[in-house]
Amino acid sequence: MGGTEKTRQYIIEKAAPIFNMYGYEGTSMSQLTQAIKMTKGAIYGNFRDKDEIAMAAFDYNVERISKLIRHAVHSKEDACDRLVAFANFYLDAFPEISGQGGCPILNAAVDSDNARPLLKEKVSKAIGCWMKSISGIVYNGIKSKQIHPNVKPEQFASVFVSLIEGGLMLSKVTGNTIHLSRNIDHIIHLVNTELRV
Amino acid sequence: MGGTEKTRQYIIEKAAPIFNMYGYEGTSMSQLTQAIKMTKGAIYGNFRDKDEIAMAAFDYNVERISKLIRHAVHSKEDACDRLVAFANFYLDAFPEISGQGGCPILNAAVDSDNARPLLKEKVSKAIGCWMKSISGIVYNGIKSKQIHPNVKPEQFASVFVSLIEGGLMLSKVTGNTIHLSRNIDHIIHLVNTELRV
DNA sequence: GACATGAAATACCGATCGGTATATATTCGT
DNA sequence: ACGAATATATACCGATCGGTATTTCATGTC
Repeated sequence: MGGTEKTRQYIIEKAAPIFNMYGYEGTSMSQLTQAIKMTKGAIYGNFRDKDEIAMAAFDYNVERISKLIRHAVHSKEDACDRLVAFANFYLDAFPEISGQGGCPILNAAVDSDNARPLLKEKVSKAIGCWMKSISGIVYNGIKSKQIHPNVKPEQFASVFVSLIEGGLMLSKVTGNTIHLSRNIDHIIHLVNTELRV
Repeated sequence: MGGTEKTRQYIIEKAAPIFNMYGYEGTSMSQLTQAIKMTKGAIYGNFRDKDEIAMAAFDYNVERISKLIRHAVHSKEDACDRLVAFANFYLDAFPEISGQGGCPILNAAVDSDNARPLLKEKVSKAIGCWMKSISGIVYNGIKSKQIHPNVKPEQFASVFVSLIEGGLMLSKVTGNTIHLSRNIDHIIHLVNTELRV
């Protein structure tokens, strides 16, 4: 396992969209060599096996989106504004997310099931982290009296995440952003009628 | 393409859960021969290629769930009761759906993307059909004065389908039914507070 | 009971799969 | 500038992939 950290990162960067587009089984090493522009020998000098690349690619894909979200969310102060910014981010980012194969969490969730327990565990953790960031905003909003105290943060987080994932999937497969758009409208409606004090 | 219709149906029946669990690329012909208990020669005597089996398997999986839903929904008369029964069906059916690899529509949506346009088209049609059955119930409810006339049927359908698909995915990958349960609670809440007159 | 018909089983195809042993560049300390 | 170490490329491995040509078997007819 030689390899500079730089080349490892380069390989991950190039492999990540391929895995996200074609899935684990649907991505072959020869496909990767083409995208990475390195030979198999070189790649296997930096990674133990295909699995290790796929795992690193998943982490990379998740972290990439997470960074963009953090940026969008941290531009707002109010808890409700943050939730709305969080939701709107996906509408803005839809073309790029869709073009890169869809939401990596949803893809990996479906891809990993029934065959890839290690990736499944990673997905489960990533979802937990995502849900926590939503429910955390709600908790803080309640504490700072911006959100009604009887709102259940985890309940809201489940609904929020599902509307985003479901909307992304529906819009991607039908080629029509209307579904995602409707779901985000619903989230904003919820924020304004049931969360905001 | 010899083969009785009976054996074709038998093959589809056995292949359907395999494709749903492992995906198109993740399912090999040798895996299928084991599940079907027939040799490759026999299977290829009944189907042109792997694709044709996968397509038929998708149709079978969708039709199978659709039948169960129709039964659950038609047991109710009132539009709002029908929507609640529709949602609750997924909670009841979760163990079985999860055990057979998850929702076939979601799986195929992720699986087909970026590589299988014919299946993608089938998925898009199935989603359209599903959405129509939801919005149709809402339309009828409005006409029969059981649902507020200002409710937007398509908007509700997008939210409904996304909450179900998202909830199924979250609950399957985390191994915790709470997410699906919360989403269905939200649907019921919506029906009772915003739809029912 | 010989024979035609069609379905299932056997045996095999070239291609590609993930992975590795070895050879060749390249980099770097001295 | 030279040798050691490390990174990449080449060439190859057995296994498995989807698919097919051929053989065997079952069935119903006369």
